[in-house]
Amino acid sequence: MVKRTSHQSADCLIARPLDAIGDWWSLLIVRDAFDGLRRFGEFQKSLGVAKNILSARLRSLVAHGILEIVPAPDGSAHNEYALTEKGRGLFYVLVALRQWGETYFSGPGEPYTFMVDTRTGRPIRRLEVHAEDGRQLAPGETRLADFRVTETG
Amino acid sequence: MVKRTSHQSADCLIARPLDAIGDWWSLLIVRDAFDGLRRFGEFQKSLGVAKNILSARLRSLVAHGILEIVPAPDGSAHNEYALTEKGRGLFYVLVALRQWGETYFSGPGEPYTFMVDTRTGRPIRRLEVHAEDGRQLAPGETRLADFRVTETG
DNA sequence: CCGCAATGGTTTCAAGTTGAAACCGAGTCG
DNA sequence: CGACTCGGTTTCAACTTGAAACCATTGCGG
Repeated sequence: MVKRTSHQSADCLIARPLDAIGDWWSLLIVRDAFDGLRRFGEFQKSLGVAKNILSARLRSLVAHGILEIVPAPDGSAHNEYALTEKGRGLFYVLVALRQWGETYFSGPGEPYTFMVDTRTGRPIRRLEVHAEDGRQLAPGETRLADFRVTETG
Repeated sequence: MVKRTSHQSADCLIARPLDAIGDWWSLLIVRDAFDGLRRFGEFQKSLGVAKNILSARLRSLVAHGILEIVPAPDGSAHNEYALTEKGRGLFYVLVALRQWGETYFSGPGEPYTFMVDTRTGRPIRRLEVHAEDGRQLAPGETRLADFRVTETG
């Protein structure tokens, strides 16, 4: 985990989310949660991660409000881990990461998968960044502004 | 760094990008690179990270083709680190992360910043996931399909 | 030319983190 | 009862991290 960094750059709105997520394992857990996994054993089998690590990550994700513990739907003793609203907000991060992966990491002969619209089975569009007026923006066409931006519109 | 995981879940297109990025510091370096930082000292000052760590992360990012070393534009001896095309592809990941951060981590009284369109100074739109036909898709409306998806269109 | 500061790192080493494996307790099935 | 599964926790060696010290090169004033 990244240490408590009060000296972090002014842009905490990247650093703090990263800190809340925790580490790569955590993000893979979240991805699996989007895929419908809910139980300790399911995550462990899917990720192949050591049980102590999984345990710690789940606890951290719950502590950060990304997952929540819910009782098992079948009334049995174990409980399950479900995405909260906040956790579901990470969907766009995962989509972005996956599209980047599709572009740069899918070699030929690999078990290639991609995201599709459940309803039609057709691939989804690439993410785009749009201005308020709908123009598509390239990386260089945005900047950070602070709250008291002069409303020049 | 995440260890070499051949047992990783079938969906390597999340895990491999994460592995390539390296760790949180690396992503903060990339963010700073988008903000125009290019020199070792600039990154170090911005992030407050130990020099050995920064050095290792820069090397890793270069090795993964996310940054590249370019000679200093002023002809001096030091060289600079610039985003490659692949590195610029991480823009969407950062935007997604930042919008998530804006939603869940910006408390009142914080030095709040957000992304704006450079041309107009107006905030950018939120990311959306769209189907091929343009419909907006919520997290639950997508799934992963493998390459040999039956083209039912 | 010499000294000195700044830049861009590398080395060292203590402290913290990770993860494989062993262990444990509760429930469940036969 | 006895074995087995599930969902963890504990243990401990190995690895990683990061603060500080160190080092090499460049730039610059005198």
